[in-house]
Amino acid sequence: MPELPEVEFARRRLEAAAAGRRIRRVELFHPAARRHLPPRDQRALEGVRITGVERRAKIQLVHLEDGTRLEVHFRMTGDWAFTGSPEAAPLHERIRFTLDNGTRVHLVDSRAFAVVRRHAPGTFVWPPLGPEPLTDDFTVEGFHGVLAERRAPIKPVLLDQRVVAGVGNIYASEALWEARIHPETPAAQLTRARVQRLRDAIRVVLTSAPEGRYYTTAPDGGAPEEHWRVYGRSGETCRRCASRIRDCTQSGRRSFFCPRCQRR
DNA sequence: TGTGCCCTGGTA
DNA sequence: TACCAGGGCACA
Repeated sequence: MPELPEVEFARRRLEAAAAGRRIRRVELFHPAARRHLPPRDQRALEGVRITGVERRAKIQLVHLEDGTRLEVHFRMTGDWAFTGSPEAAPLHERIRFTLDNGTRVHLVDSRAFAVVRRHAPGTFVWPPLGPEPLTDDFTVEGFHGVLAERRAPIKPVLLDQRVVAGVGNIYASEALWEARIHPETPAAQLTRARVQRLRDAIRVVLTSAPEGRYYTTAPDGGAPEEHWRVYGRSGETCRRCASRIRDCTQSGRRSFFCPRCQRR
């Protein structure tokens, strides 16, 4: 599942391939794609030059020369693939942008949850988003202040993009393990010291995330799933204290934690 | 605050 | 064959 590091990686690849290029043709291959990008919007994109690609949280925003913005959210399984015209299209292709140099940019998305939407010039507004976790805007004071107003358990609060932008289900569990905080701890009950630990832990797990598509490689060269400390490891031993990792469901999402070294 | 929905590949 | 996973949103 693409989270912030993967989306940033995707943004850089898209910008490298498409900035300065004109969109020659847009093709849609799935009804879900047509729902968000109706034929009129599809046609309006053709012939327009891409000037750059921006990112906030897990949203990529493609800037077009005429002021149009193309909003892209990969959701669960989306990603970019790039080919030249004689090559076969990738599996699960949902949208294809053919550029004026012949490069084909494919939105591949096995579950077809990804959203690509056109915004006419001057109409795009960012949704309410918290600070980017890897910037100086993500301060302990600000984070502590926001959490102090939330009585809900910390794990689902971390998934709220208004609290901190770009943390998803995997890294929320990973960061709480790193910070030794139980996922069911009410957010408002966290002391400043624990909030600081959590902020630092979010930065650690995001910066040590395996870079690439769908975690095809882990930083240590091992299988990608071996990179996670708790995510998906129910029943296995905690790497810190050797207790059994447990899981629970919070707001419909799986959480993984060590019942011994993650305290409420 | 919780639930269901959108989807489909992978697994039990 | 049934069920699960998950981001974000609508809805109760």
